[in-house]
Amino acid sequence: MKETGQLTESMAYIMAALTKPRHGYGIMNLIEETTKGAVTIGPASMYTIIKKLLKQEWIYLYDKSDSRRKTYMLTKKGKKVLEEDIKIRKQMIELAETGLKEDEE
Amino acid sequence: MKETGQLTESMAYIMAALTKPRHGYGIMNLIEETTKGAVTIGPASMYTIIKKLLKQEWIYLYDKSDSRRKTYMLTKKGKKVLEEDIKIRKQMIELAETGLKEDEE
DNA sequence: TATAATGTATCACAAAACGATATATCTAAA
DNA sequence: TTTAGATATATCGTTTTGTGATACATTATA
Repeated sequence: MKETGQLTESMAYIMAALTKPRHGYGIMNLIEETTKGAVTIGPASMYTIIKKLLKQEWIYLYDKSDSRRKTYMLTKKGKKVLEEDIKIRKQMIELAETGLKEDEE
Repeated sequence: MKETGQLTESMAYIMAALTKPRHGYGIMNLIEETTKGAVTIGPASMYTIIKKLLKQEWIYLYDKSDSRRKTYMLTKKGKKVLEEDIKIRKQMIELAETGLKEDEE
């Protein structure tokens, strides 16, 4: 699938989590919790994607003072990209729900 | 990313379109239109994924009477899978929107 | 002081998506 | 009436993305 906005699904999940400062491990847990275990992103995906998001300047290193935890957060640019992406995702959901609802009648 | 529901993003888009009977080419156009060109699924992805969805019995061949067009539609099983998937996607959107909104304040 | 949980990181492989291309049919108009 | 563009399905080979396995260091707890 090609999205002019460029966000893959995993990227979108991670960026959704990074509307607040969080660290990799925390994001993994957050996603698992909020989806009740339906979606999991393992460490390999997590840190690979964080690297990509940093390169794109959609997130930045928010705090590294902790010896273990590196917290990240969305940049302004990243916020815009995420907002655009969500618009598209909502359209898709609307398409599905309209079809599913009409079917019940 | 691992989803117990198994739906990739492209699968979800195509299944969303197949809440009504449609054929491959039509789905491609529909997705492009509903996302105003932000998302495009080309023929390679389209027919590869249709094959997979048939194999999973999430869609079925609805009508092949037309010499050119093969129309497909969601099976009951497919409908359930899509519904579950949408629930998860909504949670993700909520997570993002909550974070983005709080930030504006 | 072990051992479980927390936390980051990478490598090698598998899965998914896609560009390019092929082929056929239908439609409109030159 | 033929030809060019739009419609429609299909696959091959490659690229991109995601992940299982693994490693390793730190912190908490039992």
